[in-house]
Amino acid sequence: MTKKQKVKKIIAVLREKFGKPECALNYETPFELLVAVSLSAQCTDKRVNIVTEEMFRKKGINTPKQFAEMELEEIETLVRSTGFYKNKAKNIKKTSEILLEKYDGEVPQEMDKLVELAGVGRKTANVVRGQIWGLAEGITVDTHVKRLTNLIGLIKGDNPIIIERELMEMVPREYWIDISHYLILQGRDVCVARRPQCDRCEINIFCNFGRKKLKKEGKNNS
DNA sequence: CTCCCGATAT
DNA sequence: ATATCAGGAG
Repeated sequence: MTKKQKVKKIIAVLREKFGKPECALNYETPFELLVAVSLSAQCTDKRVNIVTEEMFRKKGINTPKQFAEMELEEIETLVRSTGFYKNKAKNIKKTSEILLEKYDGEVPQEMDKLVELAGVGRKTANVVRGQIWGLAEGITVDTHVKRLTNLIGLIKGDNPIIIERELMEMVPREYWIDISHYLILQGRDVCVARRPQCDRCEINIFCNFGRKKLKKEGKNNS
């Protein structure tokens, strides 16, 4: 079976399991999503949602103007529990200033404009573009996508740019947005980093790691 | 490549 | 104690 064929089968199974996937981060505006994704670096979605709930909803701080006018230390306190809080606070403030100066406080759609914002890379830009406007110039590659594609045997290596390019070769374009959701959901539910639950994994027959592990444990699944 | 860094599961 | 969590910049 070619990798393209394998990908199609994996997508079919995961689509059946998860349906139309939704964003795990809570937001009400493009700017809120941009901030939420920025905060999600090396942090769980759950923790990000706790922080953004407090910041956006309870305190009502959710616009570029507000963040641009705030003291850096104040933003640091708000986002502290997500980790990397000094970088994240600085980036949110800087990005807010850029949005006000260049884009009238709105989040631009173009990839090249998004990645020029502070602390916004291809991954964050892909999430925002896909989630807000349904645009898929590329495929979101995060820690889960990286881990699962390597375990399954679709990808070798951990360079996110290369992973994205190779995935774009084997994933049909209409699934460029959903494939990341599927792999992330499966990655959090079943194929967790510490101890992948291969014996109850719906796609273990397509997975190099899963097949090997189950064979070793004498659980023949062929 | 290193650094940023708190919360949580194991 | 340690690995891991929707990464990005220098």
